[in-house]
Amino acid sequence: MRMASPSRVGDARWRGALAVLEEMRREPGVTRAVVAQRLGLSSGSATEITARLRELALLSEAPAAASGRGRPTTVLGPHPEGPLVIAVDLRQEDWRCAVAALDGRPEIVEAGVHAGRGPEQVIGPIAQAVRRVHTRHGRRVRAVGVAVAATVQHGRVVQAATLGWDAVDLGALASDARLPLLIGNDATLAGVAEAREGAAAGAATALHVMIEVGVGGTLVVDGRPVSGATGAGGEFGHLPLGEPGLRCPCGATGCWDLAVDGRAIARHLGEPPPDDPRTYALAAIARTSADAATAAAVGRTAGSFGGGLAGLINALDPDVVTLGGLAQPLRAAATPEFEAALTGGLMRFRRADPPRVVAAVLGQDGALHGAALTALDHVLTEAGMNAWTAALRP
Amino acid sequence: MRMASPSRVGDARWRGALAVLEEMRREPGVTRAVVAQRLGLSSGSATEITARLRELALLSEAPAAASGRGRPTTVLGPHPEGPLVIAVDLRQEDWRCAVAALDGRPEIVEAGVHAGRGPEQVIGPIAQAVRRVHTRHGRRVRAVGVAVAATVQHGRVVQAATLGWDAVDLGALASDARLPLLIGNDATLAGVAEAREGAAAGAATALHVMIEVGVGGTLVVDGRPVSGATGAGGEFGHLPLGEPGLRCPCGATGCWDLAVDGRAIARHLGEPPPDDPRTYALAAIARTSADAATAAAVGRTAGSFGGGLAGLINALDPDVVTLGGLAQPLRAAATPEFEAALTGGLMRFRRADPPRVVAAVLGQDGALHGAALTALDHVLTEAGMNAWTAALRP
DNA sequence: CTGTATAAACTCGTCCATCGAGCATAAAGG
DNA sequence: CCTTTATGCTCGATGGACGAGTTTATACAG
Repeated sequence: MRMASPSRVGDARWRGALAVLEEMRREPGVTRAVVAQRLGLSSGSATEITARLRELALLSEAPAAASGRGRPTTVLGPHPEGPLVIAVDLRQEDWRCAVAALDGRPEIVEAGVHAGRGPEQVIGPIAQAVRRVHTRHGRRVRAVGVAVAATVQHGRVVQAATLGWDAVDLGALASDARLPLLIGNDATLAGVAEAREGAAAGAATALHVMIEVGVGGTLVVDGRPVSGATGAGGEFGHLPLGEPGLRCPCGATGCWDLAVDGRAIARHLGEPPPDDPRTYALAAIARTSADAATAAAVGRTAGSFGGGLAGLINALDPDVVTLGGLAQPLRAAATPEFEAALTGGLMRFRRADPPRVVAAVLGQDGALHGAALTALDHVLTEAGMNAWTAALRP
Repeated sequence: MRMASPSRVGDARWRGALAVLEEMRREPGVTRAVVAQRLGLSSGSATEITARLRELALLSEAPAAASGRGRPTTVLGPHPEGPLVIAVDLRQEDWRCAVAALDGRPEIVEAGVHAGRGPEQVIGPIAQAVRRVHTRHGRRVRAVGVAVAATVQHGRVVQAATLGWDAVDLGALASDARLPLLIGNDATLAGVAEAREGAAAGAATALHVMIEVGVGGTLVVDGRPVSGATGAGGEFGHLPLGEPGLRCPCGATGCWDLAVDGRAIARHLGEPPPDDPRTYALAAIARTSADAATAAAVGRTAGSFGGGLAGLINALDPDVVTLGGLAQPLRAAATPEFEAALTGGLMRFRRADPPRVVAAVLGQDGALHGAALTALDHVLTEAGMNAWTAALRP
């Protein structure tokens, strides 16, 4: 018998196997032959690794559709009895709970609406949903990933302005103490999902920027979010890129937040701050073609967005920028203003080859996907694999 | 015989050995026993690995000073015939060329002044210096790291405003085609050095901010700079955190650059832009105690710096911020204004536990250290080790 | 000065993921 | 039906790491 030891240099037991599983989840439906070729595995190693993974219920192989001569290969997929993760997306007005296998496609199994209620009344039902899913699948469930529209530090929610909550303990969502709970900001996790399997797939450095109420986002390098020391990185909305002196609810002044969302549009129109800036912004964007004053206000807001974004591009130098939430509608509603501000704000040497700025493609599901991905990251480690094999043979 | 193959999954030949070398260079003078304990190596593995590394001239062992009972261990150090890297620091007015062994301490061996000359006349002498060092040490030299006060994209200098140069090809510095050449921005490399062995040593996420003419810097995560897609990340000075509308030589407007260096101080004093903003700023800082108008101008500049820095902290969430170049003198000259702007610009939830903001400790040598570190990173890889063993046995 | 305690190095048999060469196999094409 | 081709499978070899047992170099106690 061998003791589990934390950071062995030489414990290469899972190296090849994890590489194969990573390939499988990065591209569900790859064939064994392609994976072996990409990883530089000999066919003997591929045979041994896949056999071991099948034995451990981590992988299933199905005959691949023949394409040309030669012995047909197999397509790799998650095992029907393999590990699962639970992904939860807790949004401003509702929540969703999904299950994902190792290929990382979350399948929504429960959902609910909670608009306006306090944390106790919201967390309870979600925890019950998680517990139901956990009970249904038993030990197959290995981790819970949670995306929440809130600021997260050290894995805890420290403030949730859009939800109207203060610091909240989401520990109850782990269903029982043994399930790892991975909590992340929704914009961060959506950025991770876009960078890995969305509009920025393949980019080594992707910047995701999302407007809802204020601006969130994240820089994603090699599939991992640059989340800083406490995990609260990506609060681009609280760079003072907005109107100097304007007081932000966050406590600072001049925040970019105030210059790019519905509050900015209302201010430019001389109206009071809207209760729901998101809905207000959508309504304003919808009537730009009919109303010149609104079009001007939206244009000015889009300009603030483009100018700040150019600064972020100067500072962070991404390959691709993905726009989530209202960012894409805002750009689309005032393309000339946005583009002028963006190009004008870029350093000259960047203008020849600026990064692509594209709409996010995962839409409302980005954060949920990201939660599943993060939970899977936790499972697909040496420690996670050891835990899984231990769970298989009790 | 074995072919070098690019990305073998299973080629774990160098895993343990590289881990030991990393420990040695992170903390020159560690003992073998401590390294083995940290890496979780059995004493047998430690014996085998160190023997192999000594045999390959990668490591030397010397008896450690005895401390208490028990068989004395050995201290690990670079081998006297082991691999070397050349580090070059090309600054605004002069350059330095250093040699470093695997412990990463650059020793300056040549230097020169070039103020005001064109690239051809500057690169030639540096290339000759590199060639002399290369000739002296022969195959022991494995790579050249270059820190340059310029914007670097894809390993090439694309603009060097402070040097008064346009895009320049530094390829000649590699001495001969077989030496890998690693070119980096000086502020970025200084940040790497501060994060690994300077004021931010030990921090997982460190932000380095350096004022000279404008602002440069880098975010360093786990010892690696977040340099973006093209390597030009860290241009924080071209976030529009400055005065809106003010035109920057970079082509954009409102750049932070213009609000924090000597140009800002001059502007606040109603003077024309100085030819040498660095010297101007130093002079102004020196006379703040005597001249109230200058003190006010410096204070306003320090406030712009503190406010922008707070935004960067909000967005990037570092553990530690290191201040390089004029940043520390500026802060010291107007601490109340700086601190007020910094604290006022932080999001409220960050104020309870803000990151430490400390002076860089490597001073003028930061970039040179960073260049050596980067070159060593290139050597201390599987490929670098294979090349070294190939060079040993011709 | 000698014996004991202690910590670390060394020895050696074992393990195991991977390699690589050769063989077996399942299609497509003639 | 036989050949071609790409792939999977088998099996001995390799080599880094492990771990238990042994040796060695020092400090300390008497």
